[in-house]
This record gives sequence, C-alpha cells and structure tokens, in this order.
Amino acid sequence: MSNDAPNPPPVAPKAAREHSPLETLNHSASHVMAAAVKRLFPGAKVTIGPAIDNGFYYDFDVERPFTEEDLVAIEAEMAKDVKADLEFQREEIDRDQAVEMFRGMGESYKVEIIEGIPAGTTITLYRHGDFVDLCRGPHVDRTSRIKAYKLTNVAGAYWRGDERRQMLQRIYGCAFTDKKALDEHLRKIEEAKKRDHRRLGKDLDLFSIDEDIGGGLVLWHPKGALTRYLIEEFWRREHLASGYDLVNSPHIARENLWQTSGHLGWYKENLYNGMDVDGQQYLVKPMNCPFHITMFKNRLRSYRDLPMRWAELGTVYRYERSGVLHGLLRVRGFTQDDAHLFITKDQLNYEIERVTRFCLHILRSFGFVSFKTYLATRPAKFVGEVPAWDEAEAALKRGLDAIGLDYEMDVGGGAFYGPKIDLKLVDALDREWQCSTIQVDFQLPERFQLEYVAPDGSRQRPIMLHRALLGSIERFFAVLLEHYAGALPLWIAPVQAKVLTVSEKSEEFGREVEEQLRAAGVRVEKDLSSDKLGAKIRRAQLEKAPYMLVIGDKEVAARGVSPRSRDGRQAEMMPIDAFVRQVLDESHPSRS
RNA sequence: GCCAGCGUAGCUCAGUCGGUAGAGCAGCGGUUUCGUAAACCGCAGGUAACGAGUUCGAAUCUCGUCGCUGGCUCCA
Repeated sequence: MSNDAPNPPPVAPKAAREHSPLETLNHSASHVMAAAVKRLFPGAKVTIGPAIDNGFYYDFDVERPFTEEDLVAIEAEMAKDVKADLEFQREEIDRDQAVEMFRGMGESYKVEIIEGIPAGTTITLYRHGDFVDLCRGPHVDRTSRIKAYKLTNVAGAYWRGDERRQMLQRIYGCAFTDKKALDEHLRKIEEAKKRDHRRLGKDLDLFSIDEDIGGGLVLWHPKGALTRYLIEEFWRREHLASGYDLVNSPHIARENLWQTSGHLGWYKENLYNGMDVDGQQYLVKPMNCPFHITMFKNRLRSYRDLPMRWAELGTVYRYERSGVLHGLLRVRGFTQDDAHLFITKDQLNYEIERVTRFCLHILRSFGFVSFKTYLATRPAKFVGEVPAWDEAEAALKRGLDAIGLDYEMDVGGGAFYGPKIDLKLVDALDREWQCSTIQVDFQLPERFQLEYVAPDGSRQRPIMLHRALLGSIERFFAVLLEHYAGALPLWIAPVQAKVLTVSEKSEEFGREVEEQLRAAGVRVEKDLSSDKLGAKIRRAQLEKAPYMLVIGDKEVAARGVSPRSRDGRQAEMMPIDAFVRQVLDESHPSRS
C-alpha cells in the first residue's frame, strides 16, 4: 500500500481573498437590480445584495412575493440604468448621518445594519442615478459595464439567515461582461442539469425514492446496488489493508445509551420517535459511535491495544426537515463509511496524519484529483476545556502540514465536541462536495468514562477520532454520478460490456460470448433483440456501457469480438480471452 | 419547517375561453434479420397526486392535505 508515501499537494495554494473583476461586476449588477426594484415596487425595502459564486442576489422586504413576470419586468427596468451609463459614485458619510439618512428613507433594514457598526466609523455609500446604497464596494465605474445579465430565480430567505425573523424575497441573477460569457454560463447550468444524479439515477435505473416508502429513503435498484457493492468491497479491502478492523452494530438501541451519549439532548431534533420493546424505549440510531464505544468498554483495554481502528459501513437514520431532502445528497436514511479510532494522546499527531493520507488515497482511487480542505475550529457553543481544544486543533494542523495539504480555516465551524478537518471533493464541473470529515472528540470518552491501562498501571482516558471518508455511500454515489456524468469507471460500472448481435444468425455465438465473459468475471449483458445494430448501440451508449461487443458474421467466423468503447473508439477484432484480459486489466481503481 | 413554483400514461411533455384526455419514447404482440447513436405495423396503458368546494359541467377556478423542485435554515 502506498498510504504512507508522501503525496503532492492536490491543489495550488489559494491567493488571499479579494474581489475578482467578475465579483465586482456582479455586485454592481445587484445594485442596478435593487434600483430597478425600488422603481417598480416603491414599497420594497432593501436589505443586502452581495455577489456570490456564480452571480449575485438581493433580498427585499416586499408586500407580496415576486413572480416570474416580475423578474422579466425588473430585468427590463435594469436595462434602462445600463443604457443610461450611470456612474457609480463612492461617498463617505458619518455613521450617525447614515442612520439618519436611511431612517428618513424608511430603509429600516439598512438602519439595523448600520446600527450594528461601531459609532464614529465612517460609512461608505455607493450611488448610481437616484439609487443610493450602504455598501463597502468596490463597484465598476459605470453601469454600462454590465453588458449581459439575467435574473434566474426568486426564493424566500430569512433576514440575517434567522428563521425566526422576517421572510424576505431574494432574487438571484448573474452578470457578465459580454453575452458570450452569459451564454456559456447558462450552457454550464444545462450541462449540470444533464449530470444531475437524480436524472441519471432514473435514466440508468440505479435507484429510486418512492413516496410510498417515504421521502429521503432510498431504493437501490440492481445496477445501483451492484456499484454500491463494488465500492463497499473496495472500501473493506482497503481498510483491512490499512490497519482497521471491521465491526458491525445493530440499528436500534435502548434509550439509555442515547442518554449517556448525549444525543437525546443535543441531537434530539434529528432523532426519530422511539419504539417500545418490552416496556423499554428503543431508538433508531442516528450515529454509530455509541455502539463502537460500548464495544470498547466490553473489556479492560491496555495501552498495548491502542490505537484501535474500528470501521463500519453503518446505516443511520436522521430526521431531516422535509424542505432539505435532495436526491441522494440529503436523505433520511444513509450508510456512513464510519470509523472510530481509540488512541492515546501521544498517538494523536500520527493518527491524524495517517487517516488523512488514507482518506486522500481512497478518494483518489475513485478518480478525484482535486480537493478543498478546511480546518474547522472551536465554535461558540462547545464542550470541554479550551486548552484541550487548542491542542487538538494544533494536532489537526500538524497533520495537514505534514502532508503538505493546503487548507483554509473555518473558524468556529467545528463540531461542539471537537475540531475537525473537512475535505471537500472538487468535481469535473469544479463544484465542491462535502464528503470526508475527520473529527477529534474529547466528549464521548468522557461521557462513557472510557479507560485504558497505561504502562504505569494507571487508568487513562483515550481520545477518539471519528472519521468518514466517503461521507455516506448515498452522497458519495451521487457525487460519483455527477462527476462522471453517469459514465462510471470500468471497475465500478455495473455493466462492463454489452454483447450486441447484428442479427439472429449471430445469436448463438452472442450467448456464448456472454457466458464466457461472465464466467471470467466480467460484468456483462446481452442485447439479442430484433432491433437494428444502430438502435442497440444507441441504447448501450445511453446506458453508458464501457464496452460494446458487436457480434456479426465476421465475429462468428473468427470466434472473436470487436470492442467498441463508449467514447466511440473501435478496436480491432480480438479473441474473447484477449478481451477478458483487457477488461480485467483495466478494471481497477485509479492509482494513487 | 419557512417562501415561491409545480404535480396529466412507466418516462418526456401537449391540451385554446371551464365542455368530459392526447403525442413521442418505453412496455406488450406481430412483421423484419439488418454492421456502429432510433426499422415497420398493431395493442394496451390515465379515479388528471389526494380530498373537499364553486359550477349544468372542473385537468382547467377556490380551499385543504400529500409529494416534488428552487431557495432559506440545517447537514454525511
């Protein structure tokens, strides 16, 4: 295994955060939009309107929600400002004056924002035409810079992201310096739609979510289940080879356990109602850790036993609010590729580095090459002692540094029980996906009074690391589908080769080829229908079969196969066993 | 959960002003036996998500419920 070999940094170091020209343009476009909205809806109150990853938005407090027609009208109204080529003027103003001014305008949200800024601070305003907005800037110099833009959708959003506060109406849009760039952006959105794992799941017959089963509960169809099996087999093999032990735990446990673990307190909103078993309350598990911990406590542990690395593909159930469910990416029942490491304090550094390397190895095996790493630190609400937190954060930092992984700080983003490393995958469309997480936990060893016997005979408390590499099989599968647009790598493709007969005359040999391939361990299907070859190819192509084996008179005569790959490449005719060798040879994880 | 939009055949979608449901693909049966992205003919398939209301009459208008989609909040 190459787990411990140093790996090159997967991503280039990121420059300090600053405003890109496109961000500035988008931000300016949001001002132009706000101006248009104020003209069309004089009663609307403005709030905030930043540039975001792929565009901008602006939140308004309005009498009634915007409609699609409103968006068209607002877009047209914006054109007036763009055409008028207005200048963006920066102004500085005293804080108290600013409060006065916005109060006079009836812009109560702006007043609230400014009142949150310390007294005596100079406030900057940006003005174009008659519209003035509290804003740090920067902006483009003139409205005519906004050559191409589109308002894409409207959505509700809470003021300051707080669901107890006013629901505002958010309009999303995007702006570009020319029409071509806008069209390119819209094309990308179309491309993303084609890759949507929900679409692919249906088209490729991989999985479904049925309302009769329940939202967020996944049915894995034969082909999806086969790929899942292949992923899991690989995962188990790699874990065993990497010093993990595999464990298994049940789906429910007595309420007591969740009382001790603390889930009944701080995780209550995600728990399903319990069930009565012989007068005892049982709960469906939302996490696997208490089971592994209980296993740890099953006997007295020695420092010689540590580190213990226990891994389980553990299926958990968590209540998620109906509005957040999304295909396989956000579900209510899912299988975590979980593991818990019980270690001594001295082992913390090494184990963090080791598990991070292992994580990269696993992810790279699936063909991901680009990652974004975040070090999430102590949140406002936390348990434990500050020195212990600092120590754990330092250990995580050292682990990342030792590997040479570039990372960003996610200040206050840690779990309440410990800091963590979040590793996000960057996919073929440059989107980030949260899958892997490596967390230090001081809390549970404490709550469960975990102990091991140290060399001096004293009882010591171990530290726990929680980690999931793929995150959940469901989410990871979705990311794989979107990354590969459904064309899964050969080693996890549910069907590796499809036998396509040209006519009935080649049917017998077609069956023979299928049987031979299957017997040799190739995942194969046949299409003996009376359709013409073109139709069979088309079907196999849409099914994203890696190899198509056309069987016609020539192949029958030569007792060979002519593989066509899904990228359209046509190989020379070869004997069946040569093709088998080729498939088996190519069917492996990406080298990492 | 909240805001908005949507829900018509397995899938993708039409359906005028409220007048009693339609296409393509898929499925099934037949014909065809064909060489690299869709052969032809036929058949079947719908309590219009569900429930109530308005109306002589509802896929169409109204209300409620459920579900989905895009966001918000939360997150593997």
